[in-house]
Amino acid sequence: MKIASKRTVDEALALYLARLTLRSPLSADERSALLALPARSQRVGVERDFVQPGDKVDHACLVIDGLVARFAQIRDGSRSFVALHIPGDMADLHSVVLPRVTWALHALTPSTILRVPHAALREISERFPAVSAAFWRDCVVDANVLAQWTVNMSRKEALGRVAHLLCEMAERYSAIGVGDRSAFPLPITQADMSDAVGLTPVHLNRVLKRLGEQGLAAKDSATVRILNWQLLCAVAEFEPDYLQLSRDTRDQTG
Amino acid sequence: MKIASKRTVDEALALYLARLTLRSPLSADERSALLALPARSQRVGVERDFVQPGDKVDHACLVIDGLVARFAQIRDGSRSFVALHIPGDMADLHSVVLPRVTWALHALTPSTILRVPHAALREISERFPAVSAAFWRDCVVDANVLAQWTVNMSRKEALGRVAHLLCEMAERYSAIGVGDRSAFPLPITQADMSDAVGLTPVHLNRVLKRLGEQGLAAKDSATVRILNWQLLCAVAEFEPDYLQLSRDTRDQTG
DNA sequence: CGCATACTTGAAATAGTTCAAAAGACGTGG
DNA sequence: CCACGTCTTTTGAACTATTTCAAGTATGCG
Repeated sequence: MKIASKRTVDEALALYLARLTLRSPLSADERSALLALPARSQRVGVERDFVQPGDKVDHACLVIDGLVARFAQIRDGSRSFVALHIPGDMADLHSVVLPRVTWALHALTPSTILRVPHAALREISERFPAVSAAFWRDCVVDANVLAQWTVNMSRKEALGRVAHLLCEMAERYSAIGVGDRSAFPLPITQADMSDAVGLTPVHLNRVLKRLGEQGLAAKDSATVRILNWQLLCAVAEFEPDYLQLSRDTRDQTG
Repeated sequence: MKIASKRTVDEALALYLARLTLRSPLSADERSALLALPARSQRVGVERDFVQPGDKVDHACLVIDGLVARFAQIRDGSRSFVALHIPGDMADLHSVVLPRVTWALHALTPSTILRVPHAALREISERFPAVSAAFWRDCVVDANVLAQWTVNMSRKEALGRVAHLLCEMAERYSAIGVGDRSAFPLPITQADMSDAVGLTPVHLNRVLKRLGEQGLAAKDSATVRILNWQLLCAVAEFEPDYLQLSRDTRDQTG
């Protein structure tokens, strides 16, 4: 594990603070306490599981760079992704209140993560109830996404499922200022992507082809281009409210 | 809305306190503050949606009696359940930090719920960080269940999915002292149950028949009898850790 | 007893899987 | 900068799980 320069850590924490304040108003004190969190950054090689099911972890992983999947494994060896994490996401904030984890974290590309000790996160949440609420709220949004994935898996056919994932990632990348609704990075192989939508790689390939043919979206190895946002959303039945990214849907407090 | 007798409310809050302390140790002060929460109980008729998507709610719903589903609706009218709530579950504790909800709460049987004002829940979490952490932790366990459902939907065939739901409900009912691993109540129609496993009612019917024929489990209108727990768990690939119900899996704090 | 709701069964249709193999991309070392 | 091996994407064809449609039987309630 390499100790990151102070500057890198500062930038990463600022990124995370931006994420939190998008959904939760925080005072100057609270903000500076968050920026003062102890943390060390770590590079993770591609295809590496850096948290394993059954581990008892003592830190949370903030994704700074790259693409990370949270997944569970089935007996037959097949995997099911339950979340995709992009820079700015605290991939396992849950572990602060439930340190024994039941899933794995896996780097889909070479990634940089910032390890933030649970002790510090617990200390800051006890000191500042608003920070505690902000953490809790972000976990709830993560669960919203999960609920949406469950809906997609259970009641949508392949085309809609894939379209929905593209819409979701477009919005999430857009919210961190990377790409927009016409193009965004998604450095993921079709094999990995198939684990995120619950399809076989073969079928996902055919579905992606169909999305292209119908003028909806096109994906190459690292990028998604959206050809018709309106239509793609319609096919996906995408309703972005659940992501809690836009100002108009955010009224949390009574 | 009928005002419940003080006694009913007290019992309901005691039920909820038992649930919370199963996962989170709380001091005497914290416990008595929880028992003193203001609340009013309400009867909900069968098939009634008592929270609608888009609602901005100002209270959380504790299920006291009955069976409640949280679900999202697809354009074509089909529904997808994202949670099943039994007595003792705070069905929408999430709404405390995200009052604008994106799903519905639906009574599958005539149910009794206890409405607990957000204001009181926020006040108690600010006063007692441990209570805040307990709420947060319970939301995370709810998300664990959701993640498991996503895995079931995406990578398990029908028999395993249904078997898994039966295992999960057996454990959860057992944890509140209702039924055990050989029999427990599940007053749900096959049509409703099919929305919980992402199958058509017709196919669910055939799968249930097969579970009976293979000597795994049998369901009638109100009850599930488990014929072979070991085998059912094997078919389901059921690993109960994610439910955080048994003492040995609970080590939350660093 | 009769009506409505829930469950059961059958047969045809289809979305998605599986297996197998070919074609394309990509980095590495010569 | 080309050749080679590896990994990823693409395509085909047979197969299977699940859906759909449609009709029948049980069940429970007033």
